[in-house]
Amino acid sequence: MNIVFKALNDPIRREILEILKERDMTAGDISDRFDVGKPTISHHLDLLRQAHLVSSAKDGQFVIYSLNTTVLDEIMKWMLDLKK
Amino acid sequence: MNIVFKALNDPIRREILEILKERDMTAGDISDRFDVGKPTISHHLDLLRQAHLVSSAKDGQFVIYSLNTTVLDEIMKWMLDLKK
DNA sequence: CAATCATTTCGATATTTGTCGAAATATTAA
DNA sequence: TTAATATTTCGACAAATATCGAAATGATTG
Repeated sequence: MNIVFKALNDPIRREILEILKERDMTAGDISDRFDVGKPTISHHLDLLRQAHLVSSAKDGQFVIYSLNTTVLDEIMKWMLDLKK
Repeated sequence: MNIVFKALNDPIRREILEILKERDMTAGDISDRFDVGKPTISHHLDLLRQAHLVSSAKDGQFVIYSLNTTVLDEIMKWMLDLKK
């Protein structure tokens, strides 16, 4: 759970998730949406992948990222329990 | 929303929230539950208060902290939207 | 008032984090 | 095979963060 909160604790990473909600995208396409360098986005994607918030699949020379929201269930469960 | 994710991105702060779920507590009582110094806990409580995840009320020489879960609604809404 | 207790603020330090440009890797195209 | 394209890894650096002990603040008690 630690790593999920860590992954969510960055505006760029959260925006990446919102972008991937619309459609799967290549690393380059994602990077084009932001004003930071490609290595930085690659690093953000790596953190999101470690938290299982995104998954990646190689397609030729491209890497396609897609959103994975199942880990959010655990987080929401934790929050709901706090509210009980 | 940034500051809420930031506040939640620490195991000690999350445990403080869980402890406060049971009952309101003074800063000292909270501090006694952890193996870090009082200044550190004071700092964590400050961050939680900035995020409106806890509120504090002075009672004589004590400061009583209580859980406030309303800001979690916004977070959960964001997560649910991601899952739609 | 002086001493004690609860809490926070201050100043310092070690670690983590976000960012960059350059280089490395891997795939496709000429 | 050479050049071009996509992505990641590397090495470095500045900023943010968690932590500490000491000191300051504020309230209670003797």
